[in-house]
Amino acid sequence: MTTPTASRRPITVQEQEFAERCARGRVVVIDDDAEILAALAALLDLEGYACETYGSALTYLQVLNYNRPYFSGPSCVLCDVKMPELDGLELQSRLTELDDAPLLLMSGASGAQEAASAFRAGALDFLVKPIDADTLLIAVAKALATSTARQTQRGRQAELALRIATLTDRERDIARRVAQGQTNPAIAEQLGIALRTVKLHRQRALEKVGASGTADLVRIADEGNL
Amino acid sequence: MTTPTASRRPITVQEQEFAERCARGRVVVIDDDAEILAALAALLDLEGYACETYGSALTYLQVLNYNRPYFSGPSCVLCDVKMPELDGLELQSRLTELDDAPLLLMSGASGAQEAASAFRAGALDFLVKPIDADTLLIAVAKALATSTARQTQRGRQAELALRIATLTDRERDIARRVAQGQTNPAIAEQLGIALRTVKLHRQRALEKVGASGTADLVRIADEGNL
DNA sequence: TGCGCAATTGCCCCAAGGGGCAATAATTGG
DNA sequence: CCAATTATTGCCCCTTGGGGCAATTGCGCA
Repeated sequence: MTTPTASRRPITVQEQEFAERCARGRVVVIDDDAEILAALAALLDLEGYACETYGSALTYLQVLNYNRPYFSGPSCVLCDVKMPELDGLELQSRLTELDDAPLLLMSGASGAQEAASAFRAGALDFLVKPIDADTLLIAVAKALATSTARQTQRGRQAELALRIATLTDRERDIARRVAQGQTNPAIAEQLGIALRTVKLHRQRALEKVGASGTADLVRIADEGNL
Repeated sequence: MTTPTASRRPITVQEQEFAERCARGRVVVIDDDAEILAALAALLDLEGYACETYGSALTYLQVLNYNRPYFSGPSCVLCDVKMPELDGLELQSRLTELDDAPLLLMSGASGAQEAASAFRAGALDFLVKPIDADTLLIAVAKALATSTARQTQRGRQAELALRIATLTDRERDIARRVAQGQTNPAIAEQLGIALRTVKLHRQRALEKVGASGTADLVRIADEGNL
């Protein structure tokens, strides 16, 4: 751990505001039309969101690949469907792998088929240009809410997975059986080991996963795919 | 219980086939165009689904109101959006109350806006006329799968709710606390009652909800909103 | 080859869970 | 007012769960 030699200056007003925007939500806007891009960004900025703009989906994906330690707050992607290299649907699938940001697709005067495809592909909403400001903001708000929900969910999953990973095979096995409702003596018999041993592993497992009791363990086992 | 005096005849071939179709899935088709209605019904029949047709959404809703003990197998509704009295979106909301059948909306050459609205309103898919047979069948299959999933979920919920309903207030209260991981002595102290009493209620609660042990109770409590 | 970790086990002790038996209140629908 | 239901409690007994202490094995890794 090398501490940066310089810079322990006070936090600037700009940084303060930026932080607040990030907490409110980040919106990634992708459109090959610079004007639209600017207009959308302006609107979103005005609403207090942190806004990033890209001229093509590819550009964004590249940035995503480098910048892996992704954004910690809620975020969503607002993207035009008819892109040259990579269309919205393609982006959706790639996005699912890299980030779990909800996708809002938009398009100028397109048919119902396109919209339906977008939804089938997992887009959260489909906005038709010219986009009404209110409609956009509602959609964005919903997308960010979805993002928050996903992150919460994933966060819990990940946390539990981490804890469970610290268990030894034996401990995991016994924890599973306990969560299934088996008693210590029963487990001991099934595994052909001493009761005392089962107790030991059970105890260790409980403290390793941070369960305060058996009830807790059951929930952790269920939620954490033990 | 009055047993029907007559009819204990063998099951006919027609009934046999009908039963099979029902098990495969029921599709309710609603469209004001009789030709389309017939065509869709023919296709669905051919695929082995049990198919009902209605000329308007209102008609179907009326039938639904009378025929409350609804269909037991998977089912979905395939409905045209531009109806005179009741449009697809309206139907969606009413449908949610009465039945939990997934809704597939269809429309002739409409815009992306309509499709987007349909999805926002909770439609499972949006099909554009003329409808491709494969597309239709895929959508129907997906809808029926969704229906099955919902029914399974609701079924379990309902079953647990029934069991929980048999608990007395005291038993429910204590069951809740047990599910939270509190020990009998702790509960006894908090409620200001004797340990023996807590044990008794706990025991009763366990057998009433059909839990084989504490682990089971925790799951039942979580899934059944105890 | 010695150390650290994981798995095991025996002994002992105490707290908590599960239940049988019997009895007392309190509430409530007939 | 009687009977059924629900709530309570005391006593006693046995099984489980939770842990301290100490000792023994194997097994990779430095």
